[in-house]
Amino acid sequence: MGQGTGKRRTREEILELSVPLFAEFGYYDVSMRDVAAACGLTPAAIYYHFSDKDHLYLEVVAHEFREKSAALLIDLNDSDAPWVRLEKFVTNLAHLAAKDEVFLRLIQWVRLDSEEKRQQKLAAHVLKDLFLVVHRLVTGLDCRCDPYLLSMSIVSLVLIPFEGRQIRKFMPGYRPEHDQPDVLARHVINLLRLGACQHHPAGE
Amino acid sequence: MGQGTGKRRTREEILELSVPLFAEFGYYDVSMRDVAAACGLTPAAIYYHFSDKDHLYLEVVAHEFREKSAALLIDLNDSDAPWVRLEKFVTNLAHLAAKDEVFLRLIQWVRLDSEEKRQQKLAAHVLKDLFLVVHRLVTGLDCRCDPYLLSMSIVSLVLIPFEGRQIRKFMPGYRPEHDQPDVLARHVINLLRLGACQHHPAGE
DNA sequence: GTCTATAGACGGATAGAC
DNA sequence: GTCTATCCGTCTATAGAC
Repeated sequence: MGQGTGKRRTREEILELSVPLFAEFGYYDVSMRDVAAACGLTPAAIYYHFSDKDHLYLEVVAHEFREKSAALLIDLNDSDAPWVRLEKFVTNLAHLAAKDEVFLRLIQWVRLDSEEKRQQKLAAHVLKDLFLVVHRLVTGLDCRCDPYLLSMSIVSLVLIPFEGRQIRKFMPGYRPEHDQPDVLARHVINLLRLGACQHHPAGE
Repeated sequence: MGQGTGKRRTREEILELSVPLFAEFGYYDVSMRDVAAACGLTPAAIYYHFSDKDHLYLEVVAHEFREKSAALLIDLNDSDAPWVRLEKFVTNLAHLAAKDEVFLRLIQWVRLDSEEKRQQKLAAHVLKDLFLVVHRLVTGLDCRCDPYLLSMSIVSLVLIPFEGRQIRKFMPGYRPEHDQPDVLARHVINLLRLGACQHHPAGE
C-alpha cells in the first residue's frame, strides 16, 4: 500500500473519533485541541487533513449520517403493505434513537446551528435524505393528512422522546419502560392508526 | 426610590437583554463581553449583579420561562370539555412557538445542555411546570394511551415543526402555509382525535 | 505526515479607582 | 454601581523542522 492509503485512513480515523465529541458538546465547545487529543495527534496534524474547523465539522456530520441512516431501511420490503412498512420504519428509527445517542444529538445540533450557511448545507445534503424516506412511506398510506406535516409528525414523535431522555426522567408520570424503543414505537403506531382515544371499543 | 430599586432594575434589564443572545447562540458562544455590550455596560458591571456566567445563564432561562409560559393558559376554562381545553392549549402553544423563536430555542438549548447538573436544575425547576400542564390536560381525556407518553407526544408534535423551521424549508413537500400555527394546530388535533387515516368516511 | 513552537485574538474573572 | 486595567488561560491557525 502506498502513502495515499495511509493518508485516507488517518483522515477517516479523525472523522470517526471526532463524531462523539461534536455530538456531545457541539461545534463551539469542541476545540481542535480536543479533537487532536482524542486522535492521539497534535492540532497541526488535524489541519493537514482538514482546512479548518468548519470543514471538519461538516464532514463529521455527513460521515455519521452516511454510516447510520442505512440502518433505517433494514427490513423494508416493497412487497409489504404500506402500514407494515411504516411500522417497521418507526420501530427501526426508535431503536436507532434509543441506542445511538450520538446520532440523535448531531441532529439536534444541526437544528440549533446559529450559522445559517452551515445549517443550510447540512439540511440540504444530510437531513433531506432521511426526510425523503419518511415522505415516501407516508404518501403510500392513502391518508387524509398533509403528507409533509405527517412526515414531520412521525419523525417528531419518535425522536423527541429520546432526545429529551435525561430531562424526561424528571417529568411526572415517568416510568423506566418509557425508555424502551418498542414501547414507544407501539405508542406512535397506535396514535397514527387510531388517534389518542379509542373509537372502536369492539375492535383491535 | 432608593438605590435598592435601581439595582434590581439593572439586574432585570441584564436578564431581559441577555435572553435573545443565549437563545440564538447558546451558553458557550455568548461571552460576558457580548452580554455587557448588549446592556451598554462593561463585563465588570455584569459580575456585580451575577456571580458568574453559569448563574447568569440559569436566571436568564428561568426568567424567560416565567414570562412566556403564562400565555399558554389563556382561555383555558375548567368549564370547557376536555377536548376543547386540549384544542385551546395546542393552539396557544402553536402560536407561542410560531411567534417566539427565542422561547423555542431556549428549550432546545436546555435539551442539549452537556453539563448534567445545569440541565437537571433547568429540567426540574423550569420545564417541569410546562409538562405538568399538559399532563393534567391529558389525564382528563379518558384515553387509551399512557398519559406520560401522550403528553410527550403532544409537546413534540407542536414544538418540533417550529424548532426546525429553517431546515423544514428544504424538505420535499414544503409549502408556506405549513408555517401557520393554526394549520399545524389543526393537523395535530386531527391526528390526536382520529389518527392519520380516515376511519369514519360518513362522520366528522 | 506529524511534530514543536508560536502568533494573535478572545475567553472568564478580579482589583481597585471613582 | 460602574468604570479602567489587567491577569491568565484557551482558542484557531500557521511556520518551519524532521
